[in-house]
Amino acid sequence: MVRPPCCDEVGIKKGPWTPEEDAVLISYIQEHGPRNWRSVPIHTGLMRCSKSCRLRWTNYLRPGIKRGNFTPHEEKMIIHLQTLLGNRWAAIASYLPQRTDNDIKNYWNTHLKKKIMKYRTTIDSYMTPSDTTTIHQAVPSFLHASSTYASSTENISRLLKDWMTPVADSNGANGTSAGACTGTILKQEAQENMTVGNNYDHSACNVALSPQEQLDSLLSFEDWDNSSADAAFDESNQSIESNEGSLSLFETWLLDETAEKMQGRLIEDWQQQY
DNA sequence: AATACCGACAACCGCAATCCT
DNA sequence: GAGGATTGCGGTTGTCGGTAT
Repeated sequence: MVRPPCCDEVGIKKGPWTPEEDAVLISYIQEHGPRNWRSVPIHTGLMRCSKSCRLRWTNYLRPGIKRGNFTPHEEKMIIHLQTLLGNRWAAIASYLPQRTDNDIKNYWNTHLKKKIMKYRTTIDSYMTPSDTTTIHQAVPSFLHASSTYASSTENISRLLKDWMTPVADSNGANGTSAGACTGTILKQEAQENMTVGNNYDHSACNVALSPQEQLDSLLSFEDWDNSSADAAFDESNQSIESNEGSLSLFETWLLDETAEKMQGRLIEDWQQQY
């Protein structure tokens, strides 16, 4: 393994990017496209290593990135996918095309993980040990969320006038593998989880369904659609706001028979499909 | 008002995978 | 096929702003 030489060079700047640096980077990528990162600092004069330039572009400057304000539906998806895939943030992010893996990872670490821990603790206090085991093994589906995540940083991709590409096409257009293979990744992840194995094959990206379609099928969200879920969220919000100490609707849902059926259905669908 | 503490998020680091010559 | 270069990924750390003391 050879590290990019520029990372060790004296004079390489670290820390937060300035708007001026962003503008330079954006301008260069507009002209040359998001590739050959090694040449970026050389040709732009940026005192950043190639890796830093790539990360800055990928996570913040790239067009079509949505930042902050995770919706309840997005939270649901993240939680489901994290349960299915583990900490495979890139794979998870590929199902939320407007979100970056870094953003999702941060959101998970700072919000969702704590939230789940809190709910589990609460559930534990209400349930017998055998009950909680069952619940903990189930997919910890949708959580009430009044997201406090708010970024003060504006998406500088607004600077990219007339260069926006449809989100759905951006992965392929940019030639990155992250989004292109997601269907296969999830499919194989599922297989790996069911059997034994490890490495997935990026070359086998040839699935009929779009990643979103596969996910919808996988999670059977049509039976638990956005409207009902959102309504539940609203109720949950009210419940929590009005009675902080009481059992939230989320917890109720977790313990509910209907939810139990849905969890079973989810697993069955998953097994059937893969 | 000053300081300590904490949470959120941006950025970095190291490794692995993939690409290219 | 080998080896170097490039890119992707996940874990971790650093920084900054808000809040508590």
